[in-house]
Order: sequence, then structure tokens, then C-alpha cells
Amino acid sequence: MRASERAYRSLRQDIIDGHLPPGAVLGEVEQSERLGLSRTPLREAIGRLVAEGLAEPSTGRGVVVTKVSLAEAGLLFDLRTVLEGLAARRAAEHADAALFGDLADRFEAATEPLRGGADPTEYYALTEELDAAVDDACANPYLAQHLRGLRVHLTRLRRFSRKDPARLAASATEHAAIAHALAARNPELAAATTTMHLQHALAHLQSHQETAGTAPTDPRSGTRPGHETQHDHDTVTT
Amino acid sequence: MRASERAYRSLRQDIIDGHLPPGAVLGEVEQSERLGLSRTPLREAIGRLVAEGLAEPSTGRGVVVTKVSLAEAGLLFDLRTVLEGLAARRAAEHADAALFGDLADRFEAATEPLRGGADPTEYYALTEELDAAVDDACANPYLAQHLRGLRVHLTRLRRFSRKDPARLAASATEHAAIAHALAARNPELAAATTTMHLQHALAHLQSHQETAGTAPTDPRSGTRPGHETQHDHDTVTT
DNA sequence: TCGGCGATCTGTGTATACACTGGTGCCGTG
DNA sequence: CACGGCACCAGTGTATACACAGATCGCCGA
Repeated sequence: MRASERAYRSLRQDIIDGHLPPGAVLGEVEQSERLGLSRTPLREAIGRLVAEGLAEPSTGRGVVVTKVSLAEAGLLFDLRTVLEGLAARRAAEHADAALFGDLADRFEAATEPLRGGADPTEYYALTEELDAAVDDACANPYLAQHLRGLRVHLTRLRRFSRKDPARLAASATEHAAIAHALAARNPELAAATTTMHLQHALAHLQSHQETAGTAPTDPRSGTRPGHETQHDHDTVTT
Repeated sequence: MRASERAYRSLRQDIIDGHLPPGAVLGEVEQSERLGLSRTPLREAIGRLVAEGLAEPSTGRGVVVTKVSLAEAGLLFDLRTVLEGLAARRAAEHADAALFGDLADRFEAATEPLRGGADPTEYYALTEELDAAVDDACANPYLAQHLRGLRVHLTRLRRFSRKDPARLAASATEHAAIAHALAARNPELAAATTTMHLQHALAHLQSHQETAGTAPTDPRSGTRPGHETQHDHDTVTT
């Protein structure tokens, strides 16, 4: 694999799961040494992160990791609702019934284990599969591209969501409903189930605003003070 | 200005106005020599173009300019409708009445000159001003970012639209209506006038599918055959 | 003591040299 | 004559060296 690709994926993952918290400076020398490559591919990786909105140039401090918190959740979900709504509509028009029927079954099968406290990792992978299938079925590469660009930020929000088995199980049921609607090739139903799911997801996210779980990096100050380097890997994992 | 920024703007403009037509290969050596800089900043520029969707890696041929044509217009407007609709709604909720009132006046003032065949360049600048004001007023940086990313592609479509004074005048009137709705801080009206405008714009664009004006680069073959370099500047200008 | 100013210095921006991959064309062989 | 393999080569990917700008810190003067 190309070095720039490795750097990109590594930094991207570190940002998403918080090892590189909002405000952390992405020094070229520091990061290139850490990842064991030269500045050239690293700069390319940083450029991609900036284009994605995961990092941004900050005058005087170089490129820093962008802030994301529950405060942005409303804005992100506002955008997400129209994009996923449109995608669901269009996907329902072209959907492969068998494909989405299968996904619906798998979501239903996942519900009970989640309610019992199962590891949601596998479930997240399943939702990614559904997302990818919708991206494909909506037959609109531009829409799919924008959705992919948005989902990165949504994934970052996961860190702020308490892992509530009841909510995860409900979420799986909602996903099953979406998949069923797509399998039935019913655009209106697909859009409605999607909107419903997003409303619930946002409500759940915001309901935990105060009781957020495992210390998501300094909720008090947006910009962190100094120039302390950020080598340490948090033990906090999604 | 940074060399990479110059390269980016130059290439971007060349792609938008067709000097670099779809399928044209963006060779690093060739372009860096043409623009008088080294490959390093040029690579950065190309990276940004790829992220924007104006270019894409093509196996074996390097990076090439992406295709855009009336065939994609429907997909682009599908996406545009939901994004601009949401932006109009949200902008109407926060709008500065004086700002949008002024824009509305200026659109109205532009209508008659356009009907008389005036140069639309100034009018395009005015629409960009409205777009920027909406981006700002919608108070959602994520939405604004996605809109900006989409507009690049829409601008490319201009080359396919015949410059019809009647349509331009009507378009100006529609923009005035949008601005008025925003000044009135009426979300529903703002969304409706926006949707109306987009429907008309798309209809006009597609009505000229066969009689498109000034030869927009090879409508017959998506991928162009050879390795002919693309130094010559078209005299065709938007 | 505080404010302004200049030197230093860290870190980015650019150029260039090198490595390597993938494609192309030629040659040999069946 | 066609097909497979090999060598060459163009062009990208990466490393490194250099130039330069902005920030920081210390010093000087008021």
C-alpha cells in the first residue's frame, strides 16, 4: 500500500476514535516520524483530512483536528436527514429486493443479542453494509459521495453516545424497517422509516448530553491551550 | 500566494470552463511545466481536484478530468434540490432582512438588462453573492460546505446551457423571489421559491439537450482516444 | 515595569533527486 | 502469423535538502 494511504488511514482512525482529540496539532515532522515515513506522503494525507473536514488549518498553529461535539450533532443530523431521506427514496426505486430482504433479516437477527448487551462492533459493520447498499442502489454517485463525506463526522459522534443496549436494539429494529421498506421498493416508506430512525438516534444522542460516558476530551474548552504534544494513546476506545 | 494554491485555481478554472475537457490527462510533469512550478505543489493541487470530484484517478492513465454532461444534470439537481431547500429553510430562520432585501432589489434591477441581452457575468456574480449569503445565514457549516462542493459541478453545467436572455431574466426574477422570501424570514416560502427556481433551471437545461450551443467538447465519446496533449486554449468561453 | 522591536528558530512550502511500478513495444518462438 | 515473454521507458511515489515565513523569546528603551 502507498505510504500516503497508510498515513491517511492511520491518522483518520486516530481522529475518529479520539486518539488525536479535537485541537490536537498535526505537525508534519512529528507525525511523519511517528508513522515512519517522510513528510511528502504525510502532507498528502493531511490534505485529504482537511478536505474531509476532519482537520483544518489554524493560523499560527498549523493544521489541527477539528472540533466535534454534541453541539454539532443537530447541524449534522439536519443535513443527514435530507441526504439519507433522498437516498432512501431513490434507492427504493431501484432496490434489489433480495439484497435488502437479506439485510433486513440480519438486522432482525441482531436485535436480541444487542438487547442482551452484545458487542455492537458487528452491528456497526452491518449498518455500514446497509449504508453501502443504499449508496449503491440510489444510483446517484454525487449523493453517495456526499453521504460518505458526512458519515465520517457522524461516526465521530459515536464517542458521545452511551452504549445503551435498549437503544442499540431499537436502532437495529429501525434499520430492519428501513431495509424492509427498501426491499418492498416503497420510496415513501423508505424515507419515512429513515427519518424516524434519525429522529430517534438524535434524541438518544442528545438525551445523554450531560451524562456522557467516558470523558470525550475536554468539553469545557474548545481550543486547548498549549503546545503539548499528543503522543499518548487513550485507553478509551469506541 | 502559495504555488499549490495558484496551481489549484488555475487547473480548477481550466476544468470548469473546458480548457481541460473531460478525459484530459493531468500529467504531473506536463502540468507542472505548463504552470511553471514543481511537481510537489502540483500534486497537492491535483489532490484537491480529486477530492472535489473534478478529477479522478484512472487506472493506467494517471489522473483525468471527470466527465460531466447533461446526463448528470438530473442527478446533480436531485441532490441540489434537497441541499438548497434545507439551506433556504434554515437561512430564512436566521436571515438578516436588510441584507436579503438589498439582494432582492439588485436581482430585480438586473432582470431587464438581462432580457435585453446584457452580459450575464455580472449576474452570475450576483447569484454567487446570494449563495454565499445563504451559506452564511443557514448557520450550518456542514451544509454550507456540501453546497460549495456541489456548486462546482453545477457551474460546469453552464457550458451546456444556451445563453437565452428570456431564461436569464426569468432566473433573475426567481432569485429575487427567493431573496424576498429570505428577507421576509419565511422558511416555507424560501424553500418553495428555491425548489421552483431549480425545477425551471433544470427544465431549461434539459430542453436544450440536442441543440446545445457552442460545442461542449465531444458529446459522443466519454473517453477520448489518444494521448494528445491539451495545450491549446479553446476560444470558447462561458 | 511595560511595551516595542529584533534575532532566532521551529515548522511549513517548494524544489529536486531517486526508486519503483505499470505500460508499451520489440523480439523470439511456436 | 499469432502469441508470449522480456526489456525498456515514461510517469508516479517517496525521500531529502533548501528557502522562507511566522511565532517566540529576549533585550533595549521609555
